[in-house]
Amino acid sequence: MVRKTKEDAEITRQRIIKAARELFSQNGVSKTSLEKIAKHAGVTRGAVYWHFENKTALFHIMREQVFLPFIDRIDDTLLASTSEKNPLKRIENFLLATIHTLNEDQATRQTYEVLMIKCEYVDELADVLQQILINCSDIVEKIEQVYQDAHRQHLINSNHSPADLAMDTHLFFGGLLHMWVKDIEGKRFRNQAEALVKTHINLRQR
Amino acid sequence: MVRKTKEDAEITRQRIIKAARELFSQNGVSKTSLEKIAKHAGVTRGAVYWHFENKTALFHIMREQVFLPFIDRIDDTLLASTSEKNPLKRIENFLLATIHTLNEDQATRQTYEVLMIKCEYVDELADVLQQILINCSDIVEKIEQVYQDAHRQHLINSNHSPADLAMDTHLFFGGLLHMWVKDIEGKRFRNQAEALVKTHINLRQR
DNA sequence: TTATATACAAACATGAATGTATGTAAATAG
DNA sequence: CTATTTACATACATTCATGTTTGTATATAA
Repeated sequence: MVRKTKEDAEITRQRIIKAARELFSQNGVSKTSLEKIAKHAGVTRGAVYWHFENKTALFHIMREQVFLPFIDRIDDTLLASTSEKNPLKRIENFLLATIHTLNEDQATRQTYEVLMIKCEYVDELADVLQQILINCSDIVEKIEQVYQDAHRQHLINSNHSPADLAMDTHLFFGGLLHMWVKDIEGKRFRNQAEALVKTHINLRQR
Repeated sequence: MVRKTKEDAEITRQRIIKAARELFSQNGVSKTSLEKIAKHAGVTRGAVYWHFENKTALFHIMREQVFLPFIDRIDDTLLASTSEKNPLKRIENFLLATIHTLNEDQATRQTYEVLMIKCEYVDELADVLQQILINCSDIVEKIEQVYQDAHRQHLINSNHSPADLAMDTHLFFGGLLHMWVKDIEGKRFRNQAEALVKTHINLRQR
């Protein structure tokens, strides 16, 4: 009926994304129709198809809205030695910050849920797996650098290579995040996630 | 057309399960219709509905076919000290055996793929998550026992509690399995999974 | 040997979901 | 001030999946 201004259009666009994220995390991607998304956002499917090619496009955008900022923040927490001198502490803080974001930011939490237990990586989404693998490799490399730093400062317990330590930490944290997401009631992992992180880092400490 | 004997019926039943598993792992649960499953198994939907209530039932049975035997085998590898005296080695062997099964047994591999990246845990499948959490807790407990044993034998590097070590190992392995499954081309994780396990265990060794 | 239950196939009915095409009023460009 | 986009809503066509019902030949039990 009423033609919107550019700013209004952007608002509806964001509302559609939000609606998609919420319904994805409630009912899963497959069982969420564009009709439902449209209704939840207070528009019709026409609006959805105007702003987005299809459901897959919405999925990708939802993912990017959380992961692009995340990638940007990595270097600050992990590599910037200005904030925290102790490299092991920097890794710990990085992991804790991620948990903290999950706890505080609903959009991030919902997106992680969708990505980990409420979508199927087939067909158009299959190549997201490759993306994930590449992202992980990047993170492992950065963690490795920090462990390298810790090694030089003789802060590390064992004589294992920084690469091994980094991969072990990454796998640990990946596992933790998966359990965190699955633990919807929060009584098994969500409440003790921080402690688990600290223990993990502590295992490396001299 | 031809009424089958009890044995024949069981064969078609198993063929339907196999067809479901294969199509689930190829195209995901949501995009696999009972029609496709029936055709892939060489029957009609009538047969599928005769043997199973619906797609969800098929999913649960597929899961059980892999997990019930798995749970049964845990105690043998992990707790039976007859085979391997060194507790740390027993944990290592347990993890390696799981990887080995994934490498060798197609049904297990397909089922893990479906469970981890090709289904959505919502509605009827939501409570599978609780099942998974409980299973994990059981496994962690058993690993803890073995670490306790290792601790008594002074085989362990750090002064951390067996419970902490067990949880850390479990999260590490959960993360590893997830990456293993996602690494379809096999060049990032699948080929070095065993080495990662050995490194992880090695980190605990005195 | 006959009645009944079994193991399906085939047909029916219904309900979504998707993509596209069309309509339209108002914003914006020139 | 007018032409053209823009930002949607509405309507249409098609496909597909599900669940149920009915039909039927044969194993099996009595």
